[in-house]
Amino acid sequence: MAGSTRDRLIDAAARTLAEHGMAATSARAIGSRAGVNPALIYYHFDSLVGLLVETSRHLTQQRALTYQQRLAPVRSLSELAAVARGLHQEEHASGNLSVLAQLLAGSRTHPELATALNDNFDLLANEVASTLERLLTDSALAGLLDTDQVARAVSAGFIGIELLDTISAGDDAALFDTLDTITALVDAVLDAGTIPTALIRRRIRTGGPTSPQVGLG
Amino acid sequence: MAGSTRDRLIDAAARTLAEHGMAATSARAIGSRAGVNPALIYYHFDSLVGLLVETSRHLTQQRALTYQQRLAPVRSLSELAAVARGLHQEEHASGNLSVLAQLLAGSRTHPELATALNDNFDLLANEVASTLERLLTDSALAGLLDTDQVARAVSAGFIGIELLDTISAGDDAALFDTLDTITALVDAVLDAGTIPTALIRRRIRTGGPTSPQVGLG
DNA sequence: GTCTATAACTCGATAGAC
DNA sequence: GTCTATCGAGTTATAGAC
Repeated sequence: MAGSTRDRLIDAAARTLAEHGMAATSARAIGSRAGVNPALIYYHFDSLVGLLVETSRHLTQQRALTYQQRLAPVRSLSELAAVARGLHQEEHASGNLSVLAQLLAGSRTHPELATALNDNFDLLANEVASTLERLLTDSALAGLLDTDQVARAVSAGFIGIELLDTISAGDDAALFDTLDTITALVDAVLDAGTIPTALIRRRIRTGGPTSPQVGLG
Repeated sequence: MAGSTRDRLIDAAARTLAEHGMAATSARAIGSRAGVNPALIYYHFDSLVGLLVETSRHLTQQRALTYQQRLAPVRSLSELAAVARGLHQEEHASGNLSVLAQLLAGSRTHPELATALNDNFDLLANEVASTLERLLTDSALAGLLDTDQVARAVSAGFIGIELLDTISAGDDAALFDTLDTITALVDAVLDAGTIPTALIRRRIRTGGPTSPQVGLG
């Protein structure tokens, strides 16, 4: 509750976005939740969208350091999956992930949000990408995977999961259990050193789906 | 342009959602785009949200058959990835994916949207899940992966990618190339029959990240 | 089924007092 | 830096003519 009016407005904006969504995040709703006159939004941030941009920036910078510290000690994909699961849980519980999802959706209506979100998102995704790059160096997968894109795909997954959680709440545990299984599998295969990388590279070069092949049976 | 007024409204709602987002999808905007009086929304659908619910239902049922037909001949994970990539491309280009993302975001503000979206989403996700189930039967991964959750994760990824595309448009090709690499890798490993499933099952039982182990180097 | 007109309300944003 | 008061435009939704 404490803090400057400016901080209270940012906090109220985030809470309103997370709980009631973009459409319900009006100047009046934010001011009411902050216990502050809505007109102060325009004094401190020029516009309502300006407040939302600052909200995104504030949350991102607040989290970037946490990401760095958590990812630094990671030494395997399984560990990375465990850390990612923990981070997701925090971002979900705190509402940060919902805020991001709502702002992303709103950026289609308010294009000035898009550029700000893009910078902020990269800040966090790059932490994941560099961690992946470090883990895969000297492994059989080195150079085979575009770590930036993997990080992007994982981040996209988190955002999508958050939105799906809106309509069918709760069973994210089963989903993350499955993701843990997958990463444990990849780890095990990497440890065993049995990846036929030459075969994979050949398939990738040919582009299309697998050549004449009998399937998985 | 043709079709009944009802159909024109549904089409106009979808287009407006995809291009301008939830916040800009007002009765006036939809009516204007449909070339129809906005009051007709309330005659045909009772409310604006009612129109959005019908829009979701219409798009989903229209696509369910396509999914079934495309997924039926799939015989490997690589093929599945290729089909998924094609379906994603269609849903993105047609705007269906953007519509889904916007409705999901809007369902936080309009809870009555959530239940409708939940049913519709399951319809498509179940197609993917049953395909996965079929592919993995008799493979080394049978029973190890929760195919419902994998389908859910992949669907979530698509939705997230769509939202990220709003703020940094365009480079989805690199992302899907990376996903193709991953599936090719999994296929190759499955074909080689070198998955140490016993090891994986043991790790999963213990729960935590990998036991004493030197990492990937 | 489709239209006009409008009620009742909320929106973002500003002017100006303090 | 914070407030009140308000403008002008937009919103959903309805009543009633045709």
